[in-house]
Amino acid sequence: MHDRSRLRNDPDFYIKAIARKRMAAPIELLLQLDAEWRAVRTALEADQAEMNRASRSIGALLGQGKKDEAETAKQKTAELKARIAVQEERARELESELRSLELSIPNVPHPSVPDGAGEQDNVQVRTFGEPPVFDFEPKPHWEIAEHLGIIDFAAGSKISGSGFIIYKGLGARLQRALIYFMLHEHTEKHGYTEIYPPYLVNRGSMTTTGQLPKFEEDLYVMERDDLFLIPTAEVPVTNLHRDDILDASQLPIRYAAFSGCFRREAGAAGKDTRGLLRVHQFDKVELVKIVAPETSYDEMESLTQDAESVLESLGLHFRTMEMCTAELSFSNTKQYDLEVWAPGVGKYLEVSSASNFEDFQARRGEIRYRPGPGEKPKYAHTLNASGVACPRLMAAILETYQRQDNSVFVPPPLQPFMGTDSISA
RNA sequence: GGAGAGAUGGCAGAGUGGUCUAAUGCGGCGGUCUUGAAAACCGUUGGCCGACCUGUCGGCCCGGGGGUUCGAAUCCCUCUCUCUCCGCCA
Repeated sequence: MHDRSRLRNDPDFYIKAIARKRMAAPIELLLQLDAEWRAVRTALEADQAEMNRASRSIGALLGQGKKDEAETAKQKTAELKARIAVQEERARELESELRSLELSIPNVPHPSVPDGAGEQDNVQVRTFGEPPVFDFEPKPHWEIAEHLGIIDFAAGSKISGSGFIIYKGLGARLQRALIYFMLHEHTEKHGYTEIYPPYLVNRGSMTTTGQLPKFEEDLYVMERDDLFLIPTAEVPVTNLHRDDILDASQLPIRYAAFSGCFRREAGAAGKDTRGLLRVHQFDKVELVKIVAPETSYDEMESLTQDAESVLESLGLHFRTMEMCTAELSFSNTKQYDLEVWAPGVGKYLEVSSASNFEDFQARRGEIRYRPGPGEKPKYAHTLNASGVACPRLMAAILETYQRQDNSVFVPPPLQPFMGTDSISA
């Protein structure tokens, strides 16, 4: 959501900036309704002021026992009352239309974001390590995992449907090790506070972070209760401070949260159907920051590095890509994706997406802070990054550390949790 | 799931139809006193929106929404949440 008065004063800025994202927004319509709304408000408030005066004087007359005069005064308010009712009704209609229009307008890209029309225009900002070299043909992770008996794809489909995974034995343990390792890195080394959030959230929470109202078809919905399964811990964690006015001394707030994540992946049918590349339920450690505006782009860099450090510690080759304008999401202004190399499938896999939302989510959720004593509250900036998503990370580990004899080396940071340095059949 | 009670400012807590423009206390902030601090005393104390003569005026906010009334924190309806008891349950 954007600042209404900035939209009024400089609509062209928003129209052009949103066009850079290859999106469109009904800004003229919004401004037209806004102008009508303000006119109605002004007239309404004048009438309300008059009604307040009239009521007070009726009270005074009754206090003096002047019943007849009070009755006469009451009659006179009828017309005013009717006019107020009509204006209130119109104002309510306009407010609800304005609200839904505002919620449907995307955030604007930061000026530093490279212009582009698609994936091919993303910019590589750095890489870590080198693709591993094999003296045999590296296998995709689903072959490795099935051979080792650590993932049962068929059972997942039987129990729930395609895109649901059963991890078994050392596979399940590897999953647990990754979660433990990542949480440990972020809480002990990077100063994040651990949060364990609910998996079901209400409509208001989904609206704050931007999944609603536009992307309901991507979510699993519990209709009876009007609750939604979270697609990422970003949703409950960002909403921790919904409707709060934080003290400046509390900022920056840094949270690390493990959760399951649930995505319908509507519209992605047929894409990346094999193995762990695209699943309906997955585990992830998510990093969320709530910060003062002047620090948010610095915080975004350190946030991205905190996510990168997970991949570095595991010795995986990856690249950090800056998304071009067309590849940004609805809610963010700037985005880095971390793509880890998976030699078996021969592709870079997106395991993390770091975003700055500036005050876009904060406005939707009324997340504010007071810059100093006696100062007016301001909207905070919110950011998040995966730190990182488990299934594709596991795919990259299995494929990177596979050996010709079908065993898989366990990278050193995971060995204490795994109790072994090798997974073999 | 059943029965009951409740939701008021940063916190505690009064207010049951008309100077409520929300008492009082605590806390916070400023000041007086003091070498300094404490105590005492004095003052002060939120959010949102609109209008324009940009400093003032006006409107809204007592859990959310709707209603009754000239007038609602107060009465009615409804939703949400909290607490107590009962039932069920990992």
